[in-house]
Amino acid sequence: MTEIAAALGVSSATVSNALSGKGRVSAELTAKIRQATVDLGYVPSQAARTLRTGRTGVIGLVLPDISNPLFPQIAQAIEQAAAAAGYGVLIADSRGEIAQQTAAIGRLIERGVDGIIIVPRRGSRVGEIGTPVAIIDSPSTPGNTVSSDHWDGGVQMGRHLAGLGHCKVLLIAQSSASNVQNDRIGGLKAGLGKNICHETLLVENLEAIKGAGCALGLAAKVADGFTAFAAVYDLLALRALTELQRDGTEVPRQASVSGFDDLVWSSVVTPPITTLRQDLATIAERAVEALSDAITDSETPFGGPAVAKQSVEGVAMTLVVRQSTGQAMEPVVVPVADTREDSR
Amino acid sequence: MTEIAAALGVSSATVSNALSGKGRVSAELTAKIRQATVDLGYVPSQAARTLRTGRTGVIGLVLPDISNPLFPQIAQAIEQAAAAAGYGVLIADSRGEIAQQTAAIGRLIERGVDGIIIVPRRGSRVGEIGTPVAIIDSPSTPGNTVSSDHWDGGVQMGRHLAGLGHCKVLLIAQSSASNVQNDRIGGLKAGLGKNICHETLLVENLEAIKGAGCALGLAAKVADGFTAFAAVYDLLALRALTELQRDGTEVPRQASVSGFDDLVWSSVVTPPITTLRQDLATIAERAVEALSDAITDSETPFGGPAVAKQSVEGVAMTLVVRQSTGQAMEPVVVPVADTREDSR
DNA sequence: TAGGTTTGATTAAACGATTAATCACCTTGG
DNA sequence: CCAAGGTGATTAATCGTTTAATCAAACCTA
Repeated sequence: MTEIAAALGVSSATVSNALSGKGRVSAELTAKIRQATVDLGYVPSQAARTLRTGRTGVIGLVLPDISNPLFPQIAQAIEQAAAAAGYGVLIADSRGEIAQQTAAIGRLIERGVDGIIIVPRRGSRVGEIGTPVAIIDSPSTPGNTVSSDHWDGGVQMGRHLAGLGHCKVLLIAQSSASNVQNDRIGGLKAGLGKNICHETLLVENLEAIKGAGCALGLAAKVADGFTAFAAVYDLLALRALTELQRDGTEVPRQASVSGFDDLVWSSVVTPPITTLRQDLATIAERAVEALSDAITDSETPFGGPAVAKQSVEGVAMTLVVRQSTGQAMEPVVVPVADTREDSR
Repeated sequence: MTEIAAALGVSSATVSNALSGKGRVSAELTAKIRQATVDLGYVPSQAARTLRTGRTGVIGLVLPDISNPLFPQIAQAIEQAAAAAGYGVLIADSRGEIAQQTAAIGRLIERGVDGIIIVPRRGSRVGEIGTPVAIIDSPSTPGNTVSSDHWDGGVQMGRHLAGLGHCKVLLIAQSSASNVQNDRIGGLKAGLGKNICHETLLVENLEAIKGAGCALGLAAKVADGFTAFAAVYDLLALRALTELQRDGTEVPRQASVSGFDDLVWSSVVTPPITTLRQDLATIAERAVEALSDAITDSETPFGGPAVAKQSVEGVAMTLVVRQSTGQAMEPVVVPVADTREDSR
């Protein structure tokens, strides 16, 4: 910057003013400075700016449950939104452990991030950390900043399955400690309505007994009359789909399978999985915006390290209908003396 | 730091020296300073340090092909290795497009990263960018810093399948422009040996004709005598597995399926997929180490913006045998007049 | 004891931007 | 013709750390 100033015979303060548009600089001089900027290939020193202003222009992204296959999409969306808002994104992984999560946050703070976006590990709460924070979890989580409307997503899927004529539906979840999963399950039940019989399978419980990666025993459920299997996320849907197929159940003719999140593979398996897609771009935008506001607030005297304010409503999810769900099989007609029940 | 100096009645330079261990400071004073450090909750200002030293302690991570489901694992591994080496990790996404890749790298440089780790999009080359760079691709890529020994992985899988008695194997790849995929295919062929019949299916070509997500037509291949399907990464393996199962082929009794990378879902589908796991922790460690060296070198006069030096050999992959591969089916014996061909 | 070396600490100048305070000059109204 | 106000630019301090240069005192050696 000093170089530019010297080259044009002005002071460095003028250059700074011209580029930031803050002080009073004539239009022509501003233009000349702009030109010199590109001619000399000027790149502002973030470090100096940070030292002076106290802001790094970097936000941290904490994803405790990094094995979450949704990670790429979230990271991508956040990075885009942050870049658009002029922020860089520093990642922090905590390998799932709560203690490491704290350590990861500590590393971010030492690096001087202006704020942090956290996608909490299921069931964990985020304590006060002295830095602006935005949380992406579920609308029912206290302190949640923004998230998908998981409940409504469940409702959509419930209605979809109901509309296909399914009367006995198995809801498959992993853990009862997850707000997101609970929301989805709740929505599913609401969407199915009270005339449809449903049952919930908690894989967590099953695995506690039969070991991780055990069979879900879905063939038995099919024999028991279940015609639809609504999983709470695509990984479980995939598990259900492959188990059903291996055991000779035709999907979707004999059983429908659905998931949540529209992960990469959901569209390439056979049959492709009907699922709900999150609008992560919007979520990321809102999270970054809310965090940005919180950062600004926290700088006003007595604003304090604010937590980003909550969005009132969740971001809508969109139903993606593929071939893993279909019309419910005609229930096996128990031969009763009723001739009006024709073949079909 | 000034505060600490004032509190102890020494100069700030002494504090700096004591903490960095560089100058000459008496042991007792150093101890007192250390104590004051924790008492006052001193956190060094990265910004000031950066301004003075020109190093940010942050490296950039560029993953152009972010849809790559291996992303979480790579990001996690790099973050861990970087944190251990005292670096932070700034991510940059480029939505696949080459132009955006350049833009993303530009953003990183503006933020002042000390170096960049790139996992290149298949088939793309990384140009000179004036900053130390480490590349993770495949041993056969020029300029590659470190990567798995994909070829050897292929060999391992090839031998595994050969050992199970498979005589007609379909190799499934996505693109012929990927060095990684080519290495794996080459290794597979070598591992199978020349007595085993194999054929390569390029999904890219198939989709150019039949559209993305089309059926691979594996049932026909099974009818044609193929008993094993070796995909070049797990997503393709999953696609193959589900297609086979949907069409009523029993895996692994009638056909074996294998993949690469051991992605999250590979172990939970039914049957779980036999695959090769990359040692990403080691790769990340070496990449960070090499990059760190390159950063140091680039600071010596005339060291220039060095590219991290290459590791001589790739990092070994480990074969994870699960239930998707099994003994080859006895080929249907064509009834010829040869009685010595006994039943078995 | 003078001269040289070692030890422990200080001084002061950077690094590159931002910004409040100041200044010189010009315009304009009374 | 002078005071008031506006405009365009400069001055200089500041952010917190590192580090080369310097310095004073103590220690050693001949």
